[in-house]
Amino acid sequence: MANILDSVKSRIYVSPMTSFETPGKMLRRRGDLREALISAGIELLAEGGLEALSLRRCAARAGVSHAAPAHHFKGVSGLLTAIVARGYEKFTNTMIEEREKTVDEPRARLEAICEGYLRFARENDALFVLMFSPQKLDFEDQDFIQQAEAAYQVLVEGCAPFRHGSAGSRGTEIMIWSLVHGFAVLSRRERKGEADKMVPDIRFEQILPQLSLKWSSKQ
Amino acid sequence: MANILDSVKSRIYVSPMTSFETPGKMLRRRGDLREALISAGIELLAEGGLEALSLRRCAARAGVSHAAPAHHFKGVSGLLTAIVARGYEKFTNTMIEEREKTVDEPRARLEAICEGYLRFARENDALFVLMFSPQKLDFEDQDFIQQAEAAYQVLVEGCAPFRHGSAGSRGTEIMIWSLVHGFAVLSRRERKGEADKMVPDIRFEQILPQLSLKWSSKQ
DNA sequence: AGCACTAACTTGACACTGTCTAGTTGCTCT
DNA sequence: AGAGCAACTAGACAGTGTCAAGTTAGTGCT
Repeated sequence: MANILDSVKSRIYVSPMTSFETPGKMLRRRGDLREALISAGIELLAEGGLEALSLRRCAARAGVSHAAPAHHFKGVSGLLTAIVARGYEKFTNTMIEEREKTVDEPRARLEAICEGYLRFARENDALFVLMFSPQKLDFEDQDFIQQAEAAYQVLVEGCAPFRHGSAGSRGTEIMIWSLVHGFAVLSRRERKGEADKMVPDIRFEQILPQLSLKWSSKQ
Repeated sequence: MANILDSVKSRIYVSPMTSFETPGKMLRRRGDLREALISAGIELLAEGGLEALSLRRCAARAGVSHAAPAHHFKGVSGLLTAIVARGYEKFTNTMIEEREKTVDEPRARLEAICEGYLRFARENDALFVLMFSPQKLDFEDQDFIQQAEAAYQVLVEGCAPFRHGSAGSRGTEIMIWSLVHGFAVLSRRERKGEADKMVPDIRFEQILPQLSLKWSSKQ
């Protein structure tokens, strides 16, 4: 663990003012550093997990001083929120990608979306955790709200052909989302050795409540 | 927010060496400070959320210096793990308490356990988040493992009369746990204004997959 | 009783975090 | 060409967890 973090912080900051590569263009174009900081954050997250992510480290990796991010984000929460928004974008794409790979049949599509959900959680562990972290995020951020809503919408569409109990398709959405999210969290916990073999080798399809999903006559 | 944290840290540390109250007994008995630190942590958590919880603040509230906790816990993670273990104990009790309030019928008992799960999450917000936080906890800790396992066992027992699909009661456990945990997380998110009215006023009973829960002939 | 031993605790230092302020640099517009 | 301004640097601050060294009080041994 220490090794990972050491290697993460090993890239030291060199002032761009003394840079030999681009002696003419000293300052970045607007929006450039913003993107660089987000990318740096996602990299750090993937390499060293949540512990490796900090404002100062993002700045160092992007090649700027520790106070530079303040000109592009409202504090750490601003940066983290931007990273998370980017995460939701990728999240949405993963679910859609998985859905498009399958046949055009409601049940198969919904299962594929869930598979996308779980694959994203598996492949982007730290990012996934951060995306559902209740702390340090700016939940008022418009970009965040939009991207999170878009991700949810994929699942909503996948649930639309189904109805569940008296709550209709609204209930189906919530049930499926709860189920798949809970399953993702629990699988993650076991995968990381944070819990003992609670989820053995059970696939999500076996967990889906098969009988309770009924075709809705409407739409 | 700042007000809350200010009031939290307002209780300043006074050296017990200069204490007037107990001039004779200067040092605590073994195990005494340990308990005091855990209690302080739970208090801080309840008062100011996760942000208010820190090793130094626990120490200050317990009336000792910032380095004192090191003699009772392996770093912050040790303290947090102890707090979380205490949380799981309370969690288990809440579920059992709710279960015992209802009639002796499998379906009602399982619903009651779930209600206990959700009530605990509602009433102990920050603690609940910490309990399922993937960071900063010592997952090797024996007490933690034991308490977490005990909590899970309550749900397992509640699911025992049921079987789900081909996975048997094992599948039921995982399904119910995923469902109720996911629902707790999503409800929390909405409650805290971290998401837009995704979970309207749907009760968990409406989410439970009613038809897929079948009586198992065995046991 | 006296004396060493040790666990519990304090004090101070360190590296790291995010944030704030003041100063500098370089692009742009007129 | 010069003013204005956004982007960035440098330094300081309070807060965090952790470590090393010193002190204090209770325990066991002779």
